[in-house]
Amino acid sequence: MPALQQPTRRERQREATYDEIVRAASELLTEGADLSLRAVAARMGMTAPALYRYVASYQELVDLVAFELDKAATQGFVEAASRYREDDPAARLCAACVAFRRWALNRPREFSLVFANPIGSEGSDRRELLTLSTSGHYFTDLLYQIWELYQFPYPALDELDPIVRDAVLNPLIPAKAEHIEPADRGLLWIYMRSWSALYGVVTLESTGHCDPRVIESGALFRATILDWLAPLGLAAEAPRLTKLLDEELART
Amino acid sequence: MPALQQPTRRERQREATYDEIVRAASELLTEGADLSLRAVAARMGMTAPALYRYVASYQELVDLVAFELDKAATQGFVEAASRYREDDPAARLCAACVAFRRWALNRPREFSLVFANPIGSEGSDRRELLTLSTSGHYFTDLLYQIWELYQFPYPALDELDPIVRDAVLNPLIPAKAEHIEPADRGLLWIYMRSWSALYGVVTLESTGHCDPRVIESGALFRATILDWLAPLGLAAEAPRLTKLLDEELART
DNA sequence: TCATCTTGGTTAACGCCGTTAACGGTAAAC
DNA sequence: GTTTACCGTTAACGGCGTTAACCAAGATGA
Repeated sequence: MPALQQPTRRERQREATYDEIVRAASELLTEGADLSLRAVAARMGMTAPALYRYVASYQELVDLVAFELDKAATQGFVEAASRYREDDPAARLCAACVAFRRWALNRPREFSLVFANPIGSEGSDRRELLTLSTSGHYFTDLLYQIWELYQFPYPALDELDPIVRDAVLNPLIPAKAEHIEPADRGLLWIYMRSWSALYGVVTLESTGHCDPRVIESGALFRATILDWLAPLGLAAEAPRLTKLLDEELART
Repeated sequence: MPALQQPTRRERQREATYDEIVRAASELLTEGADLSLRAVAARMGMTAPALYRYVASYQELVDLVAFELDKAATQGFVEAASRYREDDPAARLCAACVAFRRWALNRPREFSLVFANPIGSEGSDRRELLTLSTSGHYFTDLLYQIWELYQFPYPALDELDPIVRDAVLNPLIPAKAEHIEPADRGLLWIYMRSWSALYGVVTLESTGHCDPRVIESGALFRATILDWLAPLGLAAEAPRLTKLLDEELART
């Protein structure tokens, strides 16, 4: 019995149904309707109880589509970043941040599903995947690349709050950390801090708890990003990255 | 006909009913039940349709209780701040921020109702009150007092993005701004930026999109606040305020 | 004082929702 | 070829927001 079985017919069909569930749910959201088991089922030509063969509850459905929406959105961030050279992670990060913000502003419902959805304590097989959220991984990876290139300072392990030290040594949070040396795990603290800053402005803007004119101008977001250039060792790059950021913000 | 009529009997009764609605809704929330027209009505000994004499829709009920929850929470912030001298607005701000965070962590459902609830475009008579949210007013006021005392720098009007300039000259956002000279309205930009930072960490922590150990340690929140001392002219006060912040965070 | 109108409540009903139970057909497994 | 597991169905329950029709009583004005 080989370690990697080829998926049986049933398994393939089941996987296809999961895909269709996500597709139907995404369509509902983009159409402005709200997400419900019954609506998803109806769109698939099924009855609502049938969905219980695939998800154990409504919340699990939400978690499933949230995970997939995050994955799809991250694909968009990757594309935005890929317009810059592979050896220019700073530019790529700026582009990805702007793409993240644009997504949050254009699809506030999807954004809040993924990022404002209160996190449950535990969950199903699929739910666990959420702790390794795609976008989280991508942003940590970009940050790591920037560090490799610019060698910005980060706290040593013994400078960290002991609890935080545990957290960076054995992270629960979405972060691509396995390949970071334990001694370098202070980097994750920088990641958490910058992620918190990015998450903050974008959530503020996406939920509209902010003067609409300020959102439209992008000034708050811009200022927040610019403030983070120096801590990431990008002070010397500031003029170039500012220009780049403004161009990215100006894109339709 | 005098400008200020004393309220008629009916008006008083109506106002009392509004209070009872808010009270019933708050009770439901603190009990962990979720907010619904029917549940609120039942708790008041009424039937659901009767509530439509007071709010036009479920969303309006939510907005109403959100406004009152914000008001009540702000009362808590004021109390936390009032343990420090009136001529020490920096200490008061620190205490208020910690109180704000504590409230967000202890009552995540209420917090998300007030601060993660997507803002509607327009609304009813009562809804308009939301643009002058109590907590927003209180925090701007504290910031203004700090400025009066420490005279930290703020951008001149012509340094601001023109759109932002409009926004600070004629603010839509909760802020106690009428008493701030137009030339000094750059202060509001500082307010927006620091509010964004505070809102960011606290929302991140309250929704749980963060390693639970980091939340428990308070390190992310602490670091965010400390970063904002310098821009507010409080660099010289940093040791004192750091100590104060740690004491406040340590309070049960 | 009596007729009128407004206010604040009722009951009944509609169409959604998540969820459960009982059942059946069909494809895989032995 | 029989058995079993999977995947769908229908029926039903209780709860939700919301509307319509109705009614009692308090305020209003001739």
